[in-house]
Amino acid sequence: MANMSSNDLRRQLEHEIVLGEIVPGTRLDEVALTERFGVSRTPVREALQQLNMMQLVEIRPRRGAFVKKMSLRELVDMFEVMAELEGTCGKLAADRMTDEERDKLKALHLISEPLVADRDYDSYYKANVAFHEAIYKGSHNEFLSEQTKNLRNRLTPYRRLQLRQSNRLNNSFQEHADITDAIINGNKELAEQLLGTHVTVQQGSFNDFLASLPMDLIDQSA
Amino acid sequence: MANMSSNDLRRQLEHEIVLGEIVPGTRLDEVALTERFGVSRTPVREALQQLNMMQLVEIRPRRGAFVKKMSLRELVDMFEVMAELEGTCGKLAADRMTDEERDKLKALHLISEPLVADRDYDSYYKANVAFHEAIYKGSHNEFLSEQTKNLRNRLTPYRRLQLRQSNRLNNSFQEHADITDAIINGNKELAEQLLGTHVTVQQGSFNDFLASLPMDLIDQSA
DNA sequence: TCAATAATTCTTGTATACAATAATTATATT
DNA sequence: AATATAATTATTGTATACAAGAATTATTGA
Repeated sequence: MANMSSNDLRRQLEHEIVLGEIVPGTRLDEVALTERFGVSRTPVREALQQLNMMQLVEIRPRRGAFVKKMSLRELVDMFEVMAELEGTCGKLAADRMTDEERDKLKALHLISEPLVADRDYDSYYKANVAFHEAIYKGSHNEFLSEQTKNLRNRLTPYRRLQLRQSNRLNNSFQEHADITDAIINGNKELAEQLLGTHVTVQQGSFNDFLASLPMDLIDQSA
Repeated sequence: MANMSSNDLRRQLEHEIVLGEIVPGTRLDEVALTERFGVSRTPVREALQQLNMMQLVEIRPRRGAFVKKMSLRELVDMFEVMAELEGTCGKLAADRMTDEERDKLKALHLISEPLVADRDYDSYYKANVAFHEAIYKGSHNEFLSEQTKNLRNRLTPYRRLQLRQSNRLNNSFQEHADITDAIINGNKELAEQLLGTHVTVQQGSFNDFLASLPMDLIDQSA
């Protein structure tokens, strides 16, 4: 079946790690995975190597593969880069989006309006992802788009709880409204700035950000 | 020897690919690599999987592993992101560098002055890398620094010839002077802007950039 | 009973063996 | 002689076997 097993395995594990179904810190036992997926250790190990290169798992020699825990420092650094990349996507999208893409973005934004009213966190979460990915694509830079999506994925386990905070949902929606306007109007600088602060730590206090983090997922050693 | 063989292998191949010793498009034969490194196919394959995830090689199912050729489109996209990341590094470095780091940067810059006069391309190339990496580090964001370094590495095979163009060496040195000043003076915006254009395609004409590209390293199919 | 050490078991890392597909060469037909 | 097809070879993908080191359990001595 043409090397698909190791790739399929990787994709599946990637999915589960990103969605937090496999918690950071857990050990990925090779034989357990062979039994679960019904393959030999060879493709399992190849999948683990791939995840290792994606920085999703950490391979400690002779000890095994562990779902990577980020240190607080790493997280802050990654969020900072995320803010920059999102900002860049917004800047380019404001410049380059076709009229159809701008219409689509507006539509995607409006989808989430009732979800906010209903406090439907899960649906809002999905709509939020779609909204942001539309902006990535709108940059017309596939490499940037992929990089940004990747980084977003890696941060997902640490972000899921954030939206559930007090009135983060309302704020997020309002910010999306402003972002949408900026992009549609082709206001590069504003789109960049709004998206840069939208994702980031500075929005809301740093303490709120810390409070939202599930501390058991965090590498305390570093 | 604790899983080091596959990691060592990866590092060695990575090195050779980045430096252009293994040309984009060449097939990496598994048994040839086993003979060369004196190991079995298992660690060889694991190394290839890793390089695949790093986007340095492309694994075509049942056909083998090939050193990745970038399409022109991908290259342009990657250079655009590179410019943004460099700019961000510069912005943060101007803000966060310690006095020692600023002194060090100045010193690193001055090293290359005689190299320009001597037209010592290879030494200038190395000094240039050191200069830029000092800025990455100066951002005090290790994740950003690593990302930027990675991307720079991936673009290296397509950049080596650029410096050899007409008076690119002089221009580069002058740009470094301005960048150094901006960072030392803590001028965030200027540092960001200068570094953003320093790496990029817009600097010099796009035609010059195209002309500097070794077209046989480029994926013409995409 | 507890600590230290030895013996055992388990797990990873590497090599080899086998299966399936692609590439190549040989053969046959027009 | 040229092309199409069949046979052969080579190479990748997967499974298994073996070796070496870590973790665990058992044993011994105080």
